[in-house]
Amino acid sequence: MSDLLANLNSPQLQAVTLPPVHALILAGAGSGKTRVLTTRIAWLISTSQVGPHGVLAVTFTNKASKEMTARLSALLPINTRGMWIGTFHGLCNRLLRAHYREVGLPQTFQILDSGDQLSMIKRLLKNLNIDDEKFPPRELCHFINANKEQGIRAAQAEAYDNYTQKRVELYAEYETQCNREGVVDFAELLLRCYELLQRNEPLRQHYQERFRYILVDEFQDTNRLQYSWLKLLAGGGAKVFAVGDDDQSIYGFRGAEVGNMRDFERDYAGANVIRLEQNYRSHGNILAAANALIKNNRERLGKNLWTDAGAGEPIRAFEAYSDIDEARFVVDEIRELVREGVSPTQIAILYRSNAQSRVLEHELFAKSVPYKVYGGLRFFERQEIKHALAYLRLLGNPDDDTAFLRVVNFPTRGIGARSLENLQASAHQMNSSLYNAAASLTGKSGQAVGAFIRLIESLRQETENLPLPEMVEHIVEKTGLAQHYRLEKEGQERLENLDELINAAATFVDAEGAIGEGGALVSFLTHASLEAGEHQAGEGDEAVQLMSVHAAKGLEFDVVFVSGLEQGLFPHENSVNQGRDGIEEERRLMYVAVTRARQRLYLSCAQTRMLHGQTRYCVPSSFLDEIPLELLLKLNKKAAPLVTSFAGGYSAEPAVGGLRIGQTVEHGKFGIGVIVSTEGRGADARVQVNFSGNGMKWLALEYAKLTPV
DNA sequence: TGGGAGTGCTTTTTT
DNA sequence: AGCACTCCCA
Repeated sequence: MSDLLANLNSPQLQAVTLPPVHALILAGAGSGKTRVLTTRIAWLISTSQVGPHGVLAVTFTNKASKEMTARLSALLPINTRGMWIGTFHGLCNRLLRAHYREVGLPQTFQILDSGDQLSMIKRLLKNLNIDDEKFPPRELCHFINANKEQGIRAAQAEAYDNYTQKRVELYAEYETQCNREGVVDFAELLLRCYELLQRNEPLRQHYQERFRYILVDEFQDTNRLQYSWLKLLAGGGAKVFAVGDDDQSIYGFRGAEVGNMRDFERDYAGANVIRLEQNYRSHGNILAAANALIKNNRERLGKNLWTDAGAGEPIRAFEAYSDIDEARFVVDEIRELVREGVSPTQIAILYRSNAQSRVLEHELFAKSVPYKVYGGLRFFERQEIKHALAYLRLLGNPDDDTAFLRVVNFPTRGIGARSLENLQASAHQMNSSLYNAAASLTGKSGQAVGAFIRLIESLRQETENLPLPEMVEHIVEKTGLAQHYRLEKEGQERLENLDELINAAATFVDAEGAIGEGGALVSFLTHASLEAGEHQAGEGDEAVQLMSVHAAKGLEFDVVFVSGLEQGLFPHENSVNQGRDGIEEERRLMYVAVTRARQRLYLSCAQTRMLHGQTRYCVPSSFLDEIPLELLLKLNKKAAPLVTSFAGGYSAEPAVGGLRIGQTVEHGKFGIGVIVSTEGRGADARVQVNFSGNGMKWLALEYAKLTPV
């Protein structure tokens, strides 16, 4: 036990050994957050304050939950298997499977991933003859998810205008369709679970009494529904231990509410608030930069990171002529670092948007520097894998229209758009699934569809008693999927992925051993939806790591390059347009980027950048101005700025006449350009624009017609 | 049915 | 620029 608590600093120790009380742990970057969380659980169990049975630990990602489980088994001589440690979605899935009857779901209910959800919505719009220009599927999808994440059903959604009224109706249609097919989307897992606990008192009491200690990781990322879910489960006297960092909340755009941290103190009376402010990761200058940045945000819970590691190296800043020039600089520095003995795996290049990786990759490739890009297409989202899974889904649940449509004519078997239209019409009429309606189709197309149904039926019989991996193999072969990719020019990789799917099934069966409700197939399909396959890529051997800043959260490297620090890119234009909240989230993102570095941090920007096929003239990011000059070492050899360096406080509100510095505008005669500076107000306002092709021009706003691009 | 041409979009991302 | 999606013709 003394082992367990050894080497904890005083606030860490205090947090770990808190008596049974609610607690909010404000854990700064690199302050040992995960360690505190796992040690707290281990301490509670090893001092017999609670059994493994009475602990509920929630994370956001599978990676985090796996890490927690692994650390826990290292700390405690217990089997962590039966413990309730998992992601919000994973745990809700577990509850719903256990009580599928009470929530009105088939035992074998399937989980729609975002892609499935979107295609379902598109299909719905088509069937209802709705103009998808007026109701863009993506927007509708977001509308539905946002409502669910607030705990709002279609029946409760308020509509202030006709447009929203229609969207609410479509939301209702979507709900109906999901129920008819027996499928749930990600948000539905949570909402349905929440409603179950709310409605069913004996069940609620059962779980409330069972979980005595509830621990939440990355609390700043919880949305409203998740917060309510936790509150409901804690309603029976359980103690909640929430760990988070409001300064690292970077998922507001998908519904995370930092406000939950504030509400926590209100809703959990007498909650202990403990700050973990000692950083064990970064050198002093890096932390100083991070602190200087983040103090520009308002509405913080307040926290100042410190380290006793010493100031370390200055932060290196570089302003390149172009994105290509920037890439060249980054890669040259990396080569030098590697020559000096730094491991490439300890070097990361971060960027705001994934599209930026292209130039960097190009340069890395040209100079033969091994690299690994994170954040591409994930395994279970590849088309060939989704095809194979769709066949499997159809075996498990013929009513799954999404799966049906995905493979009914893939590989092609003469079932064209026409036949499918007929089929969908009759399914709609019969109020049944496509699979069911297929029997009623007559004529030539009926035959083709009939053949498909017979294929599925015979596959079901043939695979009934096969172990999962063989079942997958059988499907891949007998449906013609494998043959199709064998004949395709570029099909080799896809074939390999299908083989990998068979392996994945074998691994899954080995690892899982006992299979939960509904058998191996359903468990495997659930696994595929809930864990789309970690970012791809194994531990890159000796490769430089490339990823978006979002993807870097939670990671750390000896050397970090933050590239593309330009106004409009980082902070991103779209966020800047969202006002103060937007810019503050961008700043937190910058804070996350900076705090990834242990020893050396590079910040770079470019004066011109190819974006959307056009050269854009850029102004250095306002975030660069927020870092004290004395921390910076400017590496530019020659100073010949195309654009005068950004001076004067940037403000989120428009500068003059609705135009801002850094904004791209179009002029009738001079074409596209970037606003470099402004002067005067009202009728006297003038802006200086750097036109691509026509150079720098001063224009009076009263006369020149500039339209934002 | 399937491929080629034309069109439009493009921040971040987990589950 | 690059990709996904649609449309139209062989």
